[in-house]
Amino acid sequence: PYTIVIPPPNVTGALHMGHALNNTLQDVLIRWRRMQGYNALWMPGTDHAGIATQAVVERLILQTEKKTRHDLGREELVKRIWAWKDKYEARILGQLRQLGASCDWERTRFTLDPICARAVRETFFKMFKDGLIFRGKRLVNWDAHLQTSVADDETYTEDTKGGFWTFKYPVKGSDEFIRFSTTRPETMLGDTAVCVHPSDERYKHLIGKSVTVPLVNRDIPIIADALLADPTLGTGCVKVTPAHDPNDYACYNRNPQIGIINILNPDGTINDNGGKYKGLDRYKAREAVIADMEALGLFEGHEERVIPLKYSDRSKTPIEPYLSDQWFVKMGDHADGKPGLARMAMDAVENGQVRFFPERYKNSYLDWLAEKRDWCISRQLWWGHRIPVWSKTCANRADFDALMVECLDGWINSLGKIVFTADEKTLTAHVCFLDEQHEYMSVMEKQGFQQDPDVLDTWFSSMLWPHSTLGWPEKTPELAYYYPTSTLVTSRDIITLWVARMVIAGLYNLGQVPFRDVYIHPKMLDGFGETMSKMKGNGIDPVDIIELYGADALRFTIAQVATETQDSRLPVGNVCPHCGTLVPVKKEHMYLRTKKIICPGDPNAKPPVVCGKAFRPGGPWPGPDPELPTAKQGAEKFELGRNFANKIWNAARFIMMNLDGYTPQAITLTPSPSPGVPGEGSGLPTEDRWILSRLTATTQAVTEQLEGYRFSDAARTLYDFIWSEFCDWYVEMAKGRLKASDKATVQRVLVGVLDAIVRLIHPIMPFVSESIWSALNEAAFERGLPNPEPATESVMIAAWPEFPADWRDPAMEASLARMQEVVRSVREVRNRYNIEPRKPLELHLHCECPVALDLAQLGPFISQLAGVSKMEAGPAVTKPEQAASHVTPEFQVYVSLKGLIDPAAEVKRLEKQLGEKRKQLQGVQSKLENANFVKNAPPEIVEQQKASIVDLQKQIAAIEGNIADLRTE
RNA sequence: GGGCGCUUAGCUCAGGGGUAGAGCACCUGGUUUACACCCAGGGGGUCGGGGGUUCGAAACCCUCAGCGCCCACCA
Repeated sequence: PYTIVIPPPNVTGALHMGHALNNTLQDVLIRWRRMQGYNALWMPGTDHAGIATQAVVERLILQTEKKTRHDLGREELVKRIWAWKDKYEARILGQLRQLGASCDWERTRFTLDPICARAVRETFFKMFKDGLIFRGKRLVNWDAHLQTSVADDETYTEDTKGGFWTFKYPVKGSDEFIRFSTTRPETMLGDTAVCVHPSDERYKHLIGKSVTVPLVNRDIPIIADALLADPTLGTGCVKVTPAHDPNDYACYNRNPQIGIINILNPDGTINDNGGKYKGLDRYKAREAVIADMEALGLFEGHEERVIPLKYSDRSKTPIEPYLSDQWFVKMGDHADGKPGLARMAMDAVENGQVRFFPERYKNSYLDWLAEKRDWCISRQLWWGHRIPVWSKTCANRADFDALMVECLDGWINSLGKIVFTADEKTLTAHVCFLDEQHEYMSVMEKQGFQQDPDVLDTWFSSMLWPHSTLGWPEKTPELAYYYPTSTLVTSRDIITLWVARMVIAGLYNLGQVPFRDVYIHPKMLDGFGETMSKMKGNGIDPVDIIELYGADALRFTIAQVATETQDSRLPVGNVCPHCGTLVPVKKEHMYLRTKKIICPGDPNAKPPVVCGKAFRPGGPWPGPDPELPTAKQGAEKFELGRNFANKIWNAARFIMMNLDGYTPQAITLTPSPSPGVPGEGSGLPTEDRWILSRLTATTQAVTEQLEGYRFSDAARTLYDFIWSEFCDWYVEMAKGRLKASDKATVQRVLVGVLDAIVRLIHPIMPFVSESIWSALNEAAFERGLPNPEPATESVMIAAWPEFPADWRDPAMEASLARMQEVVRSVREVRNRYNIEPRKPLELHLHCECPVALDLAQLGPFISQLAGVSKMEAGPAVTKPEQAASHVTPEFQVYVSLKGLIDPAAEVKRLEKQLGEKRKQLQGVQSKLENANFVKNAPPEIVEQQKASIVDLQKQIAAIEGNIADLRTE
């Protein structure tokens, strides 16, 4: 088995470029492994994304109907969100198909569907039973707008203009005051202490005394706490508001005697504890508090300050640290020292059961888990898995004791799959069911129990994804076969939120890690290095790209930019709907600041494009504009992929046009016994053995690169082989042979190599490869290297290529390289002197190297590709009159240019070249004169330098000879 | 403040102790059937600055600067 579970996209909206990247790479892996013969499963699905989805739908309802969720009620809102989910899930799955994702579609799951719900319930129950889930009063990030707690990761910090006020409290039983500063004066209402550093001489005498908070007329102690108070900051004295500040809360835990007072209502107004400020919004209360303190003469000063303020990512409103009752999962180790959830997950990575690619990302994973912070899992939302706990709070101790007896001795013990906890402090009983059976409910309700109104954090269901989708807790055959999964492909920002928690859940529920490899891919940024987002208008819709350039182009370009170290910048442009010109997006266009762009046309196009028409740039517009057509957003970079797909298609077309009389036959070649000598029994000419050698090398490289998740390298290897070797050289050489007597052989090799290319490119470019494959099935049904076989119906199920290692043939590769040198030399000369391509040239070759150019085999190709009429080769340097030389190491190419050039100009050019060569020679010579170099450098490097002296001297002699000849002329 | 990454051609990026690479853009020439989304050729770089290790550094080490991301903190 080879298994990947998709990181389920949120049903909040359409797929973006990040999804395209993420899913393309997964599809490459799945298609490749499938071809390798693995039983490959790619599990698709979507995520209900609690807060995000509910917020989107609530916003929509508010906009269109002017109603809040409270107007609709829980049931109706959830119904509306389901409708939204159905719409966007279909859209997302459709987009994945457009992208070419080869998921097992019939297995599609949703994190809120019954199968996943069952797993959530089972896990929650198990954790509840094991004492890993507990009720706690904790400071949470409170979003007063959405009236929910949000996780740390759902907040962001932004520098905001704020104030910094200094006040003083009168010390009781003394005429002293103690001064302190705050950015949130309203929290004074909840102060329960004033804190100084224990060694701060200014305040030492005050420790143990108390001060009066005048606004609420409450006496609070002056305490010493070295962790909270920093004598070097501000006045050195801090007010302590445990219920509304994380540090103060920590201080309270160290000094519980000071007490804790919550002053806020869930909607952000002041509650009963705020005395006369009750009911005021927190910001109104702030002003009132400042004014009152000033009236009391306790105001000391104010300055404007830019302060980092925490915001809710969902509502974009400031977070209030807020004390509330929440459910938590315990992450730390057990009381008896046994490893807890976090420790288990750390071990799995430290001992290599789970490996990160690139490896450095395991640091973020381990660092985060090492903190072992308890995980707040309750969310004050309606969209999600409802917390399966029923609670009852008793009015007094007697009732509570009675309930305990009743529950423990009575009905509750008779119901098997129930866990029961009692909270002595709050006189509350909590009951958790495993099965949601109706009879339990009515019993519970009769007893006055009520289900918790909250839902679980989205990640609670996401963490089960690798096994819940396979049917856990049922012992399904799929689960047994496909779990643990093979590779998780995801982005680095959810290593902690998701990856770590999946490892935890996998180990906890099944005792096995959820995946072996975690591949972390780079991010796509816009042309300014900023993350793409719909709101900024700098993002690209993958569907636009598919329509403009094609899905294969999108996929190839994605693979090509998926490097190990770097995020990838993608300069974005608007494609003018009138003329197709790509107009670059500028920074000032972002955030919908520009509603209309006049197309400047493209003066560099051939022929130049004049446009001047207006359009609306692409972006998150609410609807179409009746006045202006909206541009699609594109990026030049995708042309690379599009051009490559076309190149492959055209090469395939050419080959298939020339398959008349094709007959399949096995290709055999025995390796050459020594360089330059053909292998015994091998009827294949040099160029065929060369391309097969290159194909073998390419196949080996691509396989290794995919094994190491080096997608960019794999894409590059394929691009270079297909374009620069197969198309530029082999196909060109084949053209003559297709008309000659060895047509049958060249057809077989062409078809065989094309067949391999189509297989190799298929994981990255499924569409063009499938098209060529089926066309090839018409033209050459039996094919393949080395032994032709009837082709599979689809390339998707064809075997991944693998060729004998001894097909690698360095001798053939060297010979071809030499031939290419000659051809390039002649072409260069032609271009330099502007000699028309069909004008035949005379060629004189001088070669001293042991691996000679196999002229008998490759000579005709030199003539064909370089337009050479007469060729001489030999050890003696011929010095033709009026010849330009092209000199490569060990090899010199002379082209007879009699009557074709201006001797004076040529002398000038050659003299310049001569100067450069002499300088080079000098450099090498001085290097060799350096005793340290000769002593310390590896011998082969010294030899290389010596050889290059000989070579340079030869070149210089040749150039000098040429100059002399030209002068005589 | 802690951690990670990046800085190489006009742009986007590979590479990596021994003569600097690709695609796009640019320049020159080319359209007698695979491909102008093309072919052939060319110009263009003190590899962010400064130190060090080395016979030799773009690469390894230190340091500085700039950019980006993650985590923590800021009465």
